[in-house]
Amino acid sequence: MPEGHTIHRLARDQRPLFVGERLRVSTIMERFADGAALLDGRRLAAIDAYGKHLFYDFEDDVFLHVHLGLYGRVRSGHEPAPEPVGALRVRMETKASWLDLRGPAACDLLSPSERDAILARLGPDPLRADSEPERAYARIRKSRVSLAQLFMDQSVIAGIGNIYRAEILYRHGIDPFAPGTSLERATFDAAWTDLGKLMRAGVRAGRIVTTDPADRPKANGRVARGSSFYVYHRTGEGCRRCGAIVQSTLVAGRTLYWCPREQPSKA
DNA sequence: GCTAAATGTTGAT
DNA sequence: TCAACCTTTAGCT
Repeated sequence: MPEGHTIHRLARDQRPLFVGERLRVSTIMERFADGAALLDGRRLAAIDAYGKHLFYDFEDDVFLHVHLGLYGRVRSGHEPAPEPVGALRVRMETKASWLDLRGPAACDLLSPSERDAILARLGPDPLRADSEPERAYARIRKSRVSLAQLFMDQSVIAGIGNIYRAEILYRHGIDPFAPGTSLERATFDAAWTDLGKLMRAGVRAGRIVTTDPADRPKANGRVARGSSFYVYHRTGEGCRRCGAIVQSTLVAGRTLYWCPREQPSKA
């Protein structure tokens, strides 16, 4: 699930339930026992999302930092909370609501300066109003690394993941193997704006859909199963626009998907 | 029921 | 470049 849209959606949904409340915090995992004890009974001042990072800002300058990684999940609901089963890392509760966190890559207590250090290594986040896309373009334009890699790098663009990476490059006809130095300003600007739109739609829908209606099979208002993406996870299938066979290969340990005709190499 | 893969990152080699 | 980490699910049998 978790690209940036998931994280921002969690923050948005959790705020009205938990911010301003004094929380009961517990765990059934030894590794977070100390953390839970330290947080238990504290008031939560804010919940913030930056890229794929979630920060729970507790009183007295204690931040709970959560990164879902590949497997992390959050469930929440109205009390009573279900019987805890499996590896439940954190449960937070108010009188009315509960929230369970499982399988996160990161779940740590941080000081303000430790939190700032994490923020300092993140690029602009398309989902944040205060983001500065110029920073991303400056990084890309002076790098000879491939655009495929740059568009997954959290220090270049925070919150983008493998699906949005593949899909945004496709939507703008960008050759994923071209170096950062080759990306024209106008192409970047269009891709950035588009990425913001797609990710905001992802926050609203709770899932990623990058295909335009005209490129999807007809369905009554809904996005039909399996028609959400242009190239992601479509290796060997026909491109939705030109019919060319969608390709995939491993780039820096992650599978990159692209259409060789819509995203041609200029070299 | 089992295996592999997955929308991610870190740290060692 | 690769393994490790943590969990769920899809696709087999």
